[in-house]
Amino acid sequence: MTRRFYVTTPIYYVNGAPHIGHAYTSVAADVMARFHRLAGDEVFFLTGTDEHGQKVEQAAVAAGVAPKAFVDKVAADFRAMADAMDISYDDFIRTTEPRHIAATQALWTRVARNDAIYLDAYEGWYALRDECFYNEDELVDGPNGQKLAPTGAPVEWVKEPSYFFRLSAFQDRLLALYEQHPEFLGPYGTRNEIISFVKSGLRDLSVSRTSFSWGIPVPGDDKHVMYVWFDALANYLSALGFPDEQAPRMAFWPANLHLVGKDIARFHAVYWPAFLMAAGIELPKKVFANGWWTIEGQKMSKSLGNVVDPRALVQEFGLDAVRFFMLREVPFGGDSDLSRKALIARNNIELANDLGNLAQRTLSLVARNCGGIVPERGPATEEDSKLLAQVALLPELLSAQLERCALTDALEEVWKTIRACNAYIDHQAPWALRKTDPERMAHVLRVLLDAMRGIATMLQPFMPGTMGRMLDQLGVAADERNFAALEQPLPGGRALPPPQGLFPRYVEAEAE
RNA sequence: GGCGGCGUAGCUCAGUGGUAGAGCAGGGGAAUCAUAAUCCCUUGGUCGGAGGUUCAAAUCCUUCCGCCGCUACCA
Repeated sequence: MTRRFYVTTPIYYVNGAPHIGHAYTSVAADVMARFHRLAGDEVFFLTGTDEHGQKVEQAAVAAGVAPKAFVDKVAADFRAMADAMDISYDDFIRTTEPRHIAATQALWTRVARNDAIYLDAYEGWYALRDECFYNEDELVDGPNGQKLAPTGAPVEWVKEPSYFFRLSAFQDRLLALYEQHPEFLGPYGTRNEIISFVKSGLRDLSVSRTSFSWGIPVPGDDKHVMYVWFDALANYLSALGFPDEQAPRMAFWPANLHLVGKDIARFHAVYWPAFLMAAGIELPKKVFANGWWTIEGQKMSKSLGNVVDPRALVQEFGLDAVRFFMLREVPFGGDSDLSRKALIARNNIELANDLGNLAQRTLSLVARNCGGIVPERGPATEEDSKLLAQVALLPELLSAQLERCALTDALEEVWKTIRACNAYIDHQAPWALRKTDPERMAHVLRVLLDAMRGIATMLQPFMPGTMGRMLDQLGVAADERNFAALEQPLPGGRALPPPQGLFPRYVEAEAE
């Protein structure tokens, strides 16, 4: 039976340019998608852009262009970044596409039909000049005791007609969801925060606006556009062809994993399941929130001018070194720091020294002493069996780690094995066996080739380009690179191409 | 203020009742196939402070100190 796996990134808000945080979530989702493909699952991997809302409208005005022209440009940039990072998305959805608009209106209609949406009025402190509402506690006192927005704009108490979603009615069902399915929401800290938030009491949610028009019209009431989160969250369904239950992709619902940044965990873990409950639609299996990146120890912000475009890093260090660094450095669900020093250290120690050099030393021994031909397997010694058993365990170990979104721990498992290979080659010393026992030397090298094939196969989701080249050098054919193929040893006698370095060491230019 | 998380070797972190761990960094040694990479051994911690429960606590409880997050519709 083929299992289906549906994984999503958030759809990124086109308010600003793509940065390392977006790239990180996308790369993590990409690893999940690629891993499941190699495991033989049928995969659908969705990413895209969130293009409605007042902020986008304002940004377009500020840029002096029509909203559509504005979002076309920024969405294209997000897509270009996904391509630059080698994100293997199956579809890229934009919330301004007709298919999304139709699906979102259908979802709204279904929720409304189940009596979970009603018309009332949204009240609050409104600043005409800023065209937005402020919370009571954000206001400051002006000279005449007048209330002012933090921007200094005068505010007035206004009522605006708005549709509301009966979020309050779903409190108990949401708490039951978190309780009965502890795996639904992670990591642990985020889960606690969300539960505590829901327990503190939910108010109904305003889900439409009349104060701007850059959004999806509410079905049957064109004066309103939908609140951006109703619009945005619906993308996970609209890309599947919702509401057409017969659409081929609808079989991927419910989603297996929504990967999100921790700032939007609440929208995915509270509002989204509530919308779906209201619509009578099955819930996603898991929402997992990742942390933030700091840059050289500092928070990333426009005002500090330290916003990192991952493409600049790729330019300098290479795509796979950057992908590897992001996945290796971030502790499970936590925040992480991006520093030049750390990136270079990971690249040089783990990629160049541990893995790249292992491949290079093994392959050049095969090239020189075995005529570049894959030796037959020989009788296995205890050490041989031990190493190969460790490799054989990797698919199972990584599968378990990815199940809990522990990408860092998954890589650690592989690196333990890589270190074991380096220990093995030193202890067996094939360069010495060359003179004393050439047959055993060939067997040792064969063990290493098999071990490296397993390692490279497992690392493909993390570093697709470089591991592809490593498998080329190991003589592994294109259809022999999935997890199931590992059961079948390569036939001996295959000719290998001349070895070439995989990961160059990075040497920082000396500052005088 | 309320709720929650974190505080373990120089650094990044793992470890939720049973004689303190990994990687990196530091020190010593071996090897020389290899991208001067690798391998072996090793220095180093009163597990934030104090008190308590227990035969036994980094691990449970109390309290204090420090850092961080959440506390809703502005992605």
